[in-house]
Amino acid sequence: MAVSMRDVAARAGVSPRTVSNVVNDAPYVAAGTRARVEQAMAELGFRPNAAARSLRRGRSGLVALVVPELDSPYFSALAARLSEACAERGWTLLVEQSHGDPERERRLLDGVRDQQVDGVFFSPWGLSTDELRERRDPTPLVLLGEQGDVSVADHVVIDNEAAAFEATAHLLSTGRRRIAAVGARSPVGRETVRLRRAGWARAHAAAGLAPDPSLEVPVDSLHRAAGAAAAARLLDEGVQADGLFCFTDELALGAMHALLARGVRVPADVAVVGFDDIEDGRYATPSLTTVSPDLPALVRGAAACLADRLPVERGRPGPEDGPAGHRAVHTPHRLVVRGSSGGTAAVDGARPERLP
Amino acid sequence: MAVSMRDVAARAGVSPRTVSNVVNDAPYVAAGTRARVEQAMAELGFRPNAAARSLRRGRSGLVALVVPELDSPYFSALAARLSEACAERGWTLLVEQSHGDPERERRLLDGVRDQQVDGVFFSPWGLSTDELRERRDPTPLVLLGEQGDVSVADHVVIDNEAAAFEATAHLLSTGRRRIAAVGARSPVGRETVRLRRAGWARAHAAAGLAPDPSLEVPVDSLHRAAGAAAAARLLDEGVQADGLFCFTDELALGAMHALLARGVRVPADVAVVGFDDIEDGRYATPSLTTVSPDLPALVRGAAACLADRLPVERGRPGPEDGPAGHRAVHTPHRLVVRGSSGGTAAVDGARPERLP
DNA sequence: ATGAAAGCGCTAACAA
DNA sequence: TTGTTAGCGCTTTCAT
Repeated sequence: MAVSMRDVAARAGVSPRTVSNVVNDAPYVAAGTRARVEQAMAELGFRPNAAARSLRRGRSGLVALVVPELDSPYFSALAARLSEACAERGWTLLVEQSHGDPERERRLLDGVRDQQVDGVFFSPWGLSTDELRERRDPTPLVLLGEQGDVSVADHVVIDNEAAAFEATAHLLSTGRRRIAAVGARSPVGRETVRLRRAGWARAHAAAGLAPDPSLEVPVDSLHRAAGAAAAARLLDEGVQADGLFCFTDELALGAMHALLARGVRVPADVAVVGFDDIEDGRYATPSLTTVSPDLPALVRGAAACLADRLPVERGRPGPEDGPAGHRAVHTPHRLVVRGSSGGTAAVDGARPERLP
Repeated sequence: MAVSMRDVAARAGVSPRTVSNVVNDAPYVAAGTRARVEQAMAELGFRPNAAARSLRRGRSGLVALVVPELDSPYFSALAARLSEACAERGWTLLVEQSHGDPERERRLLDGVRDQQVDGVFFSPWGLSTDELRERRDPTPLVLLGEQGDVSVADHVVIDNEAAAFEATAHLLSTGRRRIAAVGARSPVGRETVRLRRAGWARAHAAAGLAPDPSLEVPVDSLHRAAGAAAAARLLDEGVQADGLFCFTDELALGAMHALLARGVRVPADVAVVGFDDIEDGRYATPSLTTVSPDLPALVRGAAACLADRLPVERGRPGPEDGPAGHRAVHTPHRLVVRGSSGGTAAVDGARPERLP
């Protein structure tokens, strides 16, 4: 077995209690004692056993992130930022992929690593709000990106409906009149898709227009391949469209690729708008107009929510001390107009592309 | 406190020992007993405490992945696949970002979450082979992507030098004669960059050419922005180049964006080749020629290495039972020729783009 | 096939 | 300021 506190204590001629005090730098340790203990630790190569500590404290310092997928530029950007935020707070991040599968989401929702995890960030794609409500696991939960409902859990969201409205309104304002909603039907991302479709529809209504039902384009996934397939299908079926509002940037990039490959000019013939502001969109040619969620704010909000639910470090008011009701944090978004919808083709540098 | 095995035992009228047997489905439990215990567990909502189990077993089921960054298409694809591989083996994956910072890499190298982690997958960017060798932490380690040295640790690699040779030779074979090495100097990715530069140089030598030193293009990072800046600089400085071998796809996509924005035609004026085969490259216009590492094989190899170092599930020969020396697994790569170097512009579908 | 009991390494009440 | 001690919840040896 590895060196334990007892070994260190023996070597330094103190009790385990004192070693513990040194390790957790408690205020009242005599300088000389501390020095001796630290030397003993160094000599023996002591590493505190995290499992024992977790067991004793009832808290592991582990936090989980559940996302549909870890590849996919949006979720990987989210994971990267969240990982940093957790590191700053001394939490270790553990990652699980749900693939938007309701069954897998359900399983992860009540019990990632059983009680080994102090809190969970969850980005649902398969479960409805009602299904989320049925969760039994008492581990603090923060929902990411979903409109949600305050009765379910803390959540940090952008206003998907409003953002979709703006994106569509932008296309309408450039004179487009047949704007397809690419992703309006999808096997994954239920709530998100529902809200973005609603925004698309409302923008039409606000302009006194009623979009052709054939412009609600179904997709198999929210990835590039699905976007390419959708665009190809539109062309093959002869559906007239002068604008595409794609529910993710990945769909948009796939669609744009298919259009360009068939000789359709973007934005001259068809304008394209995406959603998420992933980095590829900035460097695509033409560069992609998109809805940019404020990811730093989202991550900050999420971490703050969780921090409030966690027991305080020293002087523990217990895990029951968080805000009484659930909290809803709304984060801003903005429409970034680039070349694919007729704007400038330059790279937009207003927000840092990667972590600072 | 949560329900413990003792509570379950009391309710089922058995001893904790029996509950443990049921939970770990040991062979010798009478059907009736098992049923009673399972009912008691269900009624009480029992969840085994992972911290206690880890402490007792001396094994947590936790495995760490250390990568430079989690956004970045290559590493997020790696993380996604590794996450699946771990899930299949019953391991939980925990992720840390090093940003290629040597200090941070060193710290993570000896001790992610102290003894709470059973093994570490490590993708070094800042540390040299020699520095890796100095590690003290006994936790099993698997290096990813580095050429490495068998004396350091198990590692799973592709032949970076050979791949770079092929990429460059491909450009030479299309008649290009001034091929810039974008990324030949970089503050991160030491070993990788060194090897890719060597392959680029050797391809020239093999063709009886000596590349102009001004074609070794330095970068600040391996991201798109750096690629765009590098390409812009080449144009500004009037360095003649008819081909770019970019050390990552991200660099290549950034460079291509900058070239196209300045009216330089790809591949007519300048051919571009990248490295990594990230998904964006397939959907770029023109689509990107690149070196495609066999990621599934790499991940499979890495997981297998670690599995061999871990104590066996039942009947524990202890952690000291792995292969005596360190293992080096070599994984294949192939050059995928697409539009950016004059090949076809179609999407290459030979390998699944995402997880199956 | 099951029970009794020890102990993994640490923290925190209680004492001194 | 430091020592003593109990115990977190589980697995496992020994006993039956």
